[in-house]
Amino acid sequence: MSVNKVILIGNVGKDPDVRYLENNVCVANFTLATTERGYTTQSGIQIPDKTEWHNIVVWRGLAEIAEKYVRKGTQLYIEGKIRTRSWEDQNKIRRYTTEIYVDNMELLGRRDGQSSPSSAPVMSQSQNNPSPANTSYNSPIENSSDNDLPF
Amino acid sequence: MSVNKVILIGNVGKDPDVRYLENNVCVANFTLATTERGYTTQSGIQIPDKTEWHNIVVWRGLAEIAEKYVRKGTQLYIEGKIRTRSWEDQNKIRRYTTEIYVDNMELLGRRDGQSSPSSAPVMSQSQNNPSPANTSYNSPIENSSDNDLPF
Amino acid sequence: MSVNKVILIGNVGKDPDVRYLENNVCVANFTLATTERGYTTQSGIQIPDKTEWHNIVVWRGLAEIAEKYVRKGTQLYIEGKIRTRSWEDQNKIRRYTTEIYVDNMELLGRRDGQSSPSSAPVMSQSQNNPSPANTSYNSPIENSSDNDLPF
Amino acid sequence: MSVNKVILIGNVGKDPDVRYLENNVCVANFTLATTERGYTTQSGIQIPDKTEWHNIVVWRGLAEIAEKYVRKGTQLYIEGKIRTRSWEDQNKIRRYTTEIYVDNMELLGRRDGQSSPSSAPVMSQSQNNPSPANTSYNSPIENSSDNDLPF
DNA sequence: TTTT
DNA sequence: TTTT
Repeated sequence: MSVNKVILIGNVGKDPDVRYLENNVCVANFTLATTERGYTTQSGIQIPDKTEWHNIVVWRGLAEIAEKYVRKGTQLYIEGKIRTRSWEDQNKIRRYTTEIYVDNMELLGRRDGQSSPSSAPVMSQSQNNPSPANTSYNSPIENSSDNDLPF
Repeated sequence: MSVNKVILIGNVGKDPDVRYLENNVCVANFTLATTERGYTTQSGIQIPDKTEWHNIVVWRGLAEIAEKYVRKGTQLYIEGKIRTRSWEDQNKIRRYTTEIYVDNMELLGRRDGQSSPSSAPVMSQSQNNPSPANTSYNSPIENSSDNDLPF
Repeated sequence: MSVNKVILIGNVGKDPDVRYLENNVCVANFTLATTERGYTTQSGIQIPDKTEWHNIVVWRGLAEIAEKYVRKGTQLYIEGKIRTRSWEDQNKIRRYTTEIYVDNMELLGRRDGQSSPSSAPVMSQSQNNPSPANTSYNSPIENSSDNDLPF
Repeated sequence: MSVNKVILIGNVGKDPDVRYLENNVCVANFTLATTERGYTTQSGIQIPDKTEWHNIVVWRGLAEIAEKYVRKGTQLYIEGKIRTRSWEDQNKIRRYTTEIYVDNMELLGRRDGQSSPSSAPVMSQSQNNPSPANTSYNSPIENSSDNDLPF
């Protein structure tokens, strides 16, 4: 009985930060910029462009695609949901971070003659199964202590 | 060359906080809850419902509709954009708040026999003109010092 | 590398037409009305309301929810994709029908004191797995000859 | 109390067909292809790619941008609404055509070194004012007899 | 054919 | 803080 949907098209701000959790699940984090075009009001006031930076979180198969093909500057379509998580800073003050959890992602503007996905086909993937699709459990080293994981 | 779009359906958490700025422009703030249904994983783990609270900001004509018809509990459709603004807390630490600026809003589930909009028709409105549609400039008292206004 | 997404909120025009295929997969068809509010132009011309009728197609679990809870008049949120299929009419002329294939559906405006879902909880479901989730194969009678099925 | 929203990302099928109506309002028509990636079912059946062709209709300022920058093959983001209009064919049979009326459009994948918009900045425009924004009335020749125009 |  |  509710809907929480975000649709973004923008450019990636930095190469994704990719991690593999102990259960071998892949997570990628990066920022995405969307820019609202400025304009001039009727009274002649110049409103400048305004860039919004979004914190993007990608899981599993889509994170592996991000690892392979997403780089600083890549133009992306992203569909996901808003999630705000809270944490305590060093002053014991509760702080909040809003992130976009990606359900679907598309690399845009890819043409032949460009870097990667044209040769290695980038399957667009959806991320809508709540139960883990990835079932290989190893990867012992990275003792992940993330406590904001959905399971 | 970019898109920043949010679509929400949820329930309003409290009666809107409505203000009229010095130029008589109306702004309404309230929270909206979207709840992701819990489920049970294949391995039998219970994932509970998860409620997300969104900070909603509505301007002008839509804010006046919010003032009239939106109450704690109202089910709403909201279309808007994500905006994160920063401010300094009392410890001079930069903090961030993410809000949804509404472009379009629809009251849902209204039927006859219910409170308001059936008698007074609620026109759904869009909010897409960057220049002020509201031209009456008075309302001298409220010396608004908001500095996160778009003009 | 492409997106085909439809988001509708409207009212159902007639009780769903529900069928179970030979493999026991459920399909529901119904129409949904969205109404664009009329207005008056600056030059004083009255533009009337305009109702658009959408042909909705729902599969599997969501179709079973439609069978249980969707009726003429129900207010629905629908997320899906546009699909146009062609067929030959009696004059051997190729004709086209555009339908919305539903991926996600939410019943809106449900409150206590109303008909059904409050007592029998309506789980909102997504429909994003391409391979059949429904595995019971019986239902021998209805010799479905649909050739526009996705498998 | 209703929503009719379409979001498409795809490639243009042919150069736009652009017309200027008698009141100098510009209209552009073209087709846009979205392709759903094929897959292999668990039982080993190959489901091929499936391309959907959408009939796109663009008005006014956005139509002029389409005239300047949209060509066969251009990758576009489109936001709009579904509209089905009916007409009578030569056999006096009522036929239906479903079109997407564009509210917002973005040219994707534009990079330096490519044709046009990088040098001449393409302002993305919205098309949400119901009353005509274009007020120059001339263009006497094209005696348009379209009767599906919104005014 | 729905709804407000 | 909402709702089912």
